[in-house]
Amino acid sequence: MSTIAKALNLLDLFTPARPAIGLSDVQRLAGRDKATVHRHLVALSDAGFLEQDPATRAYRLGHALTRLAAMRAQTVPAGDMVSSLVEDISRQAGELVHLSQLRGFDLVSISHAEVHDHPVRVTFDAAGLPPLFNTSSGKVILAYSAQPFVSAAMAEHQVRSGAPLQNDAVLRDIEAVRAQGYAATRDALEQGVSSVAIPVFDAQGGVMGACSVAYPTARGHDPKEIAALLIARGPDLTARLGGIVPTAVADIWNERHAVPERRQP
Amino acid sequence: MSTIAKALNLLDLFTPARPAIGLSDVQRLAGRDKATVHRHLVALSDAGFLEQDPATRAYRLGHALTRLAAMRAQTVPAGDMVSSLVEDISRQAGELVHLSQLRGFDLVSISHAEVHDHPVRVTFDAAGLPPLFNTSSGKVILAYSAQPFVSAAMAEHQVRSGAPLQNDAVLRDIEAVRAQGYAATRDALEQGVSSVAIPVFDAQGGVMGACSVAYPTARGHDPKEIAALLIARGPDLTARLGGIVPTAVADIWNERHAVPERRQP
DNA sequence: TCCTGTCGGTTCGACATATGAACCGACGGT
DNA sequence: ACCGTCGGTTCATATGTCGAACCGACAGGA
Repeated sequence: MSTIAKALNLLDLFTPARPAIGLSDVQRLAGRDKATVHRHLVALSDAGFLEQDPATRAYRLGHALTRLAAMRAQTVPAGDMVSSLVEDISRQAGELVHLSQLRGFDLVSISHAEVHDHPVRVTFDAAGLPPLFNTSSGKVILAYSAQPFVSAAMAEHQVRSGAPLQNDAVLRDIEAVRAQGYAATRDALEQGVSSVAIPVFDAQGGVMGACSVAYPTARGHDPKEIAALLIARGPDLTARLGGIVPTAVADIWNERHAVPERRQP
Repeated sequence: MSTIAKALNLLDLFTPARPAIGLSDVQRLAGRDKATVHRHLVALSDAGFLEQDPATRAYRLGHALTRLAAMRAQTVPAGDMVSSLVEDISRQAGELVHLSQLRGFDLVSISHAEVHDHPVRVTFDAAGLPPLFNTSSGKVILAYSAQPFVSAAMAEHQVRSGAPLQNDAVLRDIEAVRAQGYAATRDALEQGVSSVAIPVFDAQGGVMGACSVAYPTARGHDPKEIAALLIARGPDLTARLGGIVPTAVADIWNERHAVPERRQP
């Protein structure tokens, strides 16, 4: 392992729960010699990747990260930031995966991945804007949106489609979605097509978009398994777009879909 | 220079104008041996600080930066991110410096630095919310805000203060501010107090707040010199808060306040 | 088709650089 | 005064880095 890797791995010790770490703690957590760790910390600090809290002398993430991340956000297309993850999910699920962002009352596509090894599959139409209702992506976005936005979206939908919505049913529906951390539909927008979606969050912890798996209902997937697949990648998806998963959602994702721990005998 | 510093310095080669760089270009720009540069690039890529464009094989900033910057934004108070810069400016100017953020129609304080070596100076009152009008911070924020916001802010101000605004004068004023890249007031909000302010921008390039220097008018500072001080730190201030200076503003700052280049004889 | 230049990437001996046990003074608790 | 721990430093050692040379692939140009 190169010196560079050793130093950069130190940055991974910093988590939301442990945002500042002293020299001795870093040494323990990294399992390396204190002198080495110290030199690495100094080098990282000199480059602006870490800084020392003037009061406690503890190290925390530095301002260079902010600058470089802003540059990346500016220059790298959003699709490229998540395409590898979207492709991973698609490969695991063996179905169409689609990540879209909320823009006004519409969903615009950021990235998608198709599969080629099934004769029957759902195909992706990049031109069409999927609606906010009757899709798993839309439901999951509404579920994590503020109430006024939901009302406005319902009004807008009625104006556009002419068809009235069962307001109560919709509200109960998204309430259930919020409680389970993902949304699933079966033959909703199109006969014979099912889908499962999880939310993606922005830097303020607000819902920004959704990542969905769509598959022919006839394939007989268990929506829970598809959801587990998505949820396993959920934190990473949000992180790569510069967002933060709200702790409430993170808790639901962990407790409901984690690999069960072995109980004490 | 440590290996770590050498590797991390490679990241500074990436700029908005040059977002992706091939191995040979990195080698030339860094002035190092190709093998060394290559190992460093690989190490940085392994840690997620760089990634390779699958098509061109060129390196660009990686997803780990996004993740770590989001963590820093979440855990480090906004004030800490800029306090050292604000203190630098205060030391250079020898006056009160104040960085505030727009929240609705109010300015809330993020960070400030006072000086202690003048018997007469402007003091900072952390409790009071400075208004959007009749302050340099407010003017510079309005100057870079969208027109509907300016109208709404003017309406709100009239409701709050009861005093009518000279709408035309205000609009001409902020137009001038936009043209010169900073705002200056003299005996505006308080008799005997002058101030100069520059805007601070968010990740989308929209104005997010302002950084101002306030001083007793009697000190006889040249507002242009104070502005030059602020403008020199402007890009860094915005960068540390995760923002992007719009190119239009960056151009004004460069052309109007840069050290003049020597003409060809 | 061959020649040439450049691309990204690799090899290996020489050697510069990172390593870690031991140590330092400061601090806080007892 | 003692003890444990803190952040940080020293120096002989050996490990990982360095860089000239090299590789195959590719793109023009003649």
